[in-house]
Amino acid sequence: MVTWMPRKPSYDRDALIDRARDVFWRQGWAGTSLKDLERELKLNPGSFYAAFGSKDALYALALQRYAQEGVARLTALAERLGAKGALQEQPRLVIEATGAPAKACMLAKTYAELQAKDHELAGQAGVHMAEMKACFADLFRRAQEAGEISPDHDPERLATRYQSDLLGLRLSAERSDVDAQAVAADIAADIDRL
Amino acid sequence: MVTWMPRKPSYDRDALIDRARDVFWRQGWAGTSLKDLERELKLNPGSFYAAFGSKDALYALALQRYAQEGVARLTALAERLGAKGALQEQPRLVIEATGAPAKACMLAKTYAELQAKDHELAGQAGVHMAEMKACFADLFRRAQEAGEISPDHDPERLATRYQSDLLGLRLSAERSDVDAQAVAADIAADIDRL
DNA sequence: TGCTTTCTTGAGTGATCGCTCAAGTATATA
DNA sequence: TATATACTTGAGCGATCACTCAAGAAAGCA
Repeated sequence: MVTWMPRKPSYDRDALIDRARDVFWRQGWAGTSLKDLERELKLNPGSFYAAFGSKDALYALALQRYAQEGVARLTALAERLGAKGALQEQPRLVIEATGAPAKACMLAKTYAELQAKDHELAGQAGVHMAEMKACFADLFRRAQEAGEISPDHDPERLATRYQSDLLGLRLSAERSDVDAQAVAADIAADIDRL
Repeated sequence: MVTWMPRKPSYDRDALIDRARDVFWRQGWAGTSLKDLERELKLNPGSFYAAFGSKDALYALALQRYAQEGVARLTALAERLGAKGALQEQPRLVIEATGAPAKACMLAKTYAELQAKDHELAGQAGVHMAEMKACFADLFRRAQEAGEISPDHDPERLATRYQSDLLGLRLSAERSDVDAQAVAADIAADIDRL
């Protein structure tokens, strides 16, 4: 049997997913049209559907990548600063993020936009947020084990509150009338009181 | 000069704005079609446009009403419980809100959805959020004057952090894997430490 | 009752939506 | 070079978008 390998795609699929994530992150699901994606990815409709199948499938890939990178960044931060240090640095980092297309969390935006319609992408965003919450809980647990914070609090509860605070912070950071750095500092300071 | 008063609208415009607010609050701007509104308000396209002019104009009215009622509810709460009591009760109230179509704040959802497109409605939502923040700051100021909390903190900064926390709480309350009541209790407990 | 005015109805507007597919182009193997 | 295979192109699909408007129904005043 002869194998034919006649032609490769001219695009870098991985880079396209990154760019799609940025567009979706900024503009949301309904706010991003196929025209937008074709222009941003420099792909004609035929190539787009050959590569990704549908707008929703690409959105799911973008969500997945967003979540993966979030976990990876947090893990790397904890390796550098320790558990408590990472939890305190994370608020500052997420609102700086000069390269990011938005301050608000893409998972939260997706969930807020699509949950009312029981869209599958909202469910996926919810799963990714739960994974993130588990990461936070793990860091609080490790901070307790390291003696960096008091062992008196439930790490799951701390993680829930912490994630909620981060979501609020990142949404607030989109506003021009809010001093997000002050909020981030206050969130970090709260961890010193544990 | 003779005045003709030949016919009144068969609908209650005020009630329609309330219902429109609920639909927009739940489904967002792009997520709500004219078909949705016609069905929900029981209005044909002609009547709809005679009454409100455009989808965006009705959305603006809905936002305005949402914000007005939010301020009114908070003001009434402060009259009943005092400034500090209102700030502590508000988190619990917003996530209970059994009649509401969603837990998340409509202003925040609107802002998050439309800010990237520089849509005018995002600007209006931002103004309403700023008004709300000013309400919170006023309550913190009054709580300080009443000796209910320490005068050492800047009420503007307290309000900014508090509003950010509320936004996060209300977003978190949409999730099934989050104990929003615990988060609300923690936010209220934070005020006792001031 | 008849007239004037407004409200209601719903078919229909052009534009845009996500998406398809037949035709053309490019590339690695024989 | 010839051929088989995959990728690229872009016109165009039916559906839906926000919205319009001409025609008919309803209500107050004479």
